[in-house]
Formats: sequence, C-alpha cells, structure tokens
Amino acid sequence: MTTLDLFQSPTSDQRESIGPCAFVLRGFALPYVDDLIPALADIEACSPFRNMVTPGGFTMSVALTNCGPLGWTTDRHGYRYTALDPDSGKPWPAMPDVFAALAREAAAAAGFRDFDPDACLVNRYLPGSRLSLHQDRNERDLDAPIVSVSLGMPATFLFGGDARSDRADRVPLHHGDVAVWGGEDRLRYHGVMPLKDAPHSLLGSQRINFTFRRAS
DNA sequence: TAGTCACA
DNA sequence: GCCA
Repeated sequence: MTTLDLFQSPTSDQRESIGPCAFVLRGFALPYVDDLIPALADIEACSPFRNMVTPGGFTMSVALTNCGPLGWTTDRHGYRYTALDPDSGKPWPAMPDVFAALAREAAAAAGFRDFDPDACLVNRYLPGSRLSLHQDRNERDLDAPIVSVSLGMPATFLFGGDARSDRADRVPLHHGDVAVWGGEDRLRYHGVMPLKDAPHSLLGSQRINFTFRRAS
C-alpha cells in the first residue's frame, strides 16, 4: 500500500499530484455544482463582484466578492482580510453549508484533515482576465491548506516555486476541478493565464473560482 | 510585485 | 527583468 492509498476518497474520480503536498482533484466538485450555483447567486445579490485596486495602483482584471466571516480585499494600501464588505459596509454573506462541506471534503481527499475555512474568496474571470504570479501569505495560520474550486470556462493554472523567478508548471483546470495545496507547498507562487473565450454550457463566457482559506 | 511594460 |  502506498501513502496515496490512505487518502483515497470515493468521490474523487482522479487525483493528480502537482507537488509533494499539492493535488488537483479532477471533477471533485461536480456533485456539488447544482447547489453551488444558486448559492453563488445569493452571495452576488448581497455583495456584487467588483474589480479591486492593487497596492501598485492597478485595477485587477479579475472581479471578486467573498463569503464567510472574513473576506480578502485589496486597495492602494495593501492586502487584508476584513469582516465587512468595504462597498456595502455590511458583513460579507455567510458561507453556505455546501461551500464549507465541499472545501472540507476536498481538503480531506488531499490529505489535510479538519480543514475549517473562515474565508471564501470568489473570483470571476471574463475572457482576457488573468492573475499574475503571487503567494497567498496574508493568512495567520499557514498550516491550513488552500482549496481552489474551478467552475465554468477552463483555465491554465500556473504553479511555480517558492521564488517568483522559479519556473511555473502549467496545469489545465476544468469545470469541477479542485486544486489543493499546503504543507511544504503552501507558499508556492501561483497564478492564472489570460482566459480564452470558449463559452461554457452552464456558465457562459466566464470562469468562477472559489478559494477557501483559513485566514485567522 | 493578486500589474504592466519593454525588450530580446 | 524592471519599475514602484
């Protein structure tokens, strides 16, 4: 029996290793999609997608919103997690149970037990949207993994090293795929190539990504 | 450097 | 790779 056998999950059709502690779970989110979409509509109704500005003064091509106790935001002064939506002044919408369940199950399938996310960043990519290489390093607890769910149009995920200059692997991500990384891979640089327009049957010309984190 | 640009 |  190999180490991976210990992590087998009945709902995980296919697991790809992209690092010592990093995996792509192909199609893992598919059974959840019918519940995720209406929940997303509720979130968007409370806290609409918006294009935020980075500390460098540039507007992100990716539009975002959040759900859960904490939400990731950026402005001219830096990145941070906030309890309130800066646009509405109200708390971010609650994290739907189905979101938390998916994140927890995916983490477990990748070998990370008891993942309890308090933040879900929701990113919307339109054709041309991209995310340049960056690290997720604004979370208090770096022991918890990152769980990233892909819906809609496919994208090329870039998975680099611990330095920005390290070469990045290109990983295709499709509707329903879930990427999970943590442990020694927790601080690896990653990003998304400019999105190509290839309309998805369910979501049209967009890609939705949920990124679950333990921020505090 | 959660972005953009110039240049090889 | 530079810049800021």
